[in-house]
Amino acid sequence: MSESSHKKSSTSAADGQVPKAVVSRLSLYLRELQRLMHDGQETTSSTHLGRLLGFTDAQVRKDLAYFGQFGHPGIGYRCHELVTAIRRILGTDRFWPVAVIGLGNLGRALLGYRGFGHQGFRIVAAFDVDPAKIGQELDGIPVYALEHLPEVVRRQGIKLGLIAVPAGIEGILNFAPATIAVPDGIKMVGVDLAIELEQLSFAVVNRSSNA
Amino acid sequence: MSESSHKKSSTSAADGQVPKAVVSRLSLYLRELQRLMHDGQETTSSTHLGRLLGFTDAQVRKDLAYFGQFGHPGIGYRCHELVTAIRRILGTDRFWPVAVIGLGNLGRALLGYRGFGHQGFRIVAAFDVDPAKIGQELDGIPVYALEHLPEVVRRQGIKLGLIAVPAGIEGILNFAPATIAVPDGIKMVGVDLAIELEQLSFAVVNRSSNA
DNA sequence: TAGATTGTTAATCGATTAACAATC
DNA sequence: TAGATTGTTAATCGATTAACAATC
Repeated sequence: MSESSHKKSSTSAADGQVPKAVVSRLSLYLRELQRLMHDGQETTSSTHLGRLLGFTDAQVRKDLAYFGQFGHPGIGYRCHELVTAIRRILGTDRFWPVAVIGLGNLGRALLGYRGFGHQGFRIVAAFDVDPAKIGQELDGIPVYALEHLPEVVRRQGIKLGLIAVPAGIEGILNFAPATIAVPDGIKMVGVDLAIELEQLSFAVVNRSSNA
Repeated sequence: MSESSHKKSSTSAADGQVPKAVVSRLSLYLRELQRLMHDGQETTSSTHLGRLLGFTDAQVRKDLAYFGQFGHPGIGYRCHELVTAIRRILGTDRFWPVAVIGLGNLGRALLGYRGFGHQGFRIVAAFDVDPAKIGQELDGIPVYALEHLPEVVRRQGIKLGLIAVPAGIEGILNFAPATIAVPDGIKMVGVDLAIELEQLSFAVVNRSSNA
């Protein structure tokens, strides 16, 4: 709804309203494509990608169609091309500086995790109220006094935060571990922090639409 | 489809196929009801409950109707009654002994969290390969050698596990923090460990249906 | 009784899938 | 060219909502 010169691929904001479910599948496509690339695969198809994730080929194509045209009839999708496109859509084509607030067990555990750095997120600052921690570096990440949060956040352009303070009415601050492997006969429910952050990144980038 | 004497409330397995979305809303109803009870509320209605969670009254009633009849026309739902019913449905009317596998930062953080004990889960055993940890107690929880896992799991009747080993192709083992509070103008994506465990508990209890 | 609220059936809405012309 | 595969429109399926008789 506002295309002009450059073809019809509006890799941007998704001009309508994109269902949440579609956005979360985007993260799954991205993972799978990265895995395929890692295995040396140059191209894939909606059928292949769908089969890997348990979706129909039609759904894969439909999902992607919300954002533009990324495929090549008769050929399929070039992995690298599609990865680039999806990262742009999710907003992870840039690096997101992330702040961790609270350095209990939970917060420290998060600092230790660099894994999701591969997906475009980097923890650049941590905040706590404990004077013993303030001014230190933990896992190479500077710890600031909580009251400096606004200032540091502004200065470093931080847009995403991981609140790791054990608080809340229920007294629960919750963490859900997940494995990618599928152990046999065992029910598994899990969450992938990078996926959550991607959803968040998308939501922030498209803030107008989702209020 | 196998009712006999005791009325029509089949608080059990959900005789058909219950949509995943319904089960996850059940967890939300439960939280809200517990909060209401905590505030001294004796009863509530589908309209009230729905409004608190942003659902329609019809949806609340429909969701509950999957499992039986818990309301009282003209009156609404008695909080305590409905809490009991939902816990039974989710399988958290009993205590679930839980094992944590892997005692890195992540695993240790999980041991520290007793919050979800209120929801019917208790971490009773931890496993690691580090000889320095094996045989110790961390946060009151005994640490066993990984190779004793099958034995301990059997002996203690453990059915749920939190795999907190930093592994997997992506090198990511993922944790997602969540707060219950809704900070202003900020996008938030989060997960509640107790909710995840409830979903898992439901899945295990109704294993036949969800394969 | 009148007012409130349930459980449930029918109507609506949205998301998934099937089918196919267009393209490489 | 023949085979493969896209993007997209139409058909199907499922989930949400509206409406209402039954009940307290």
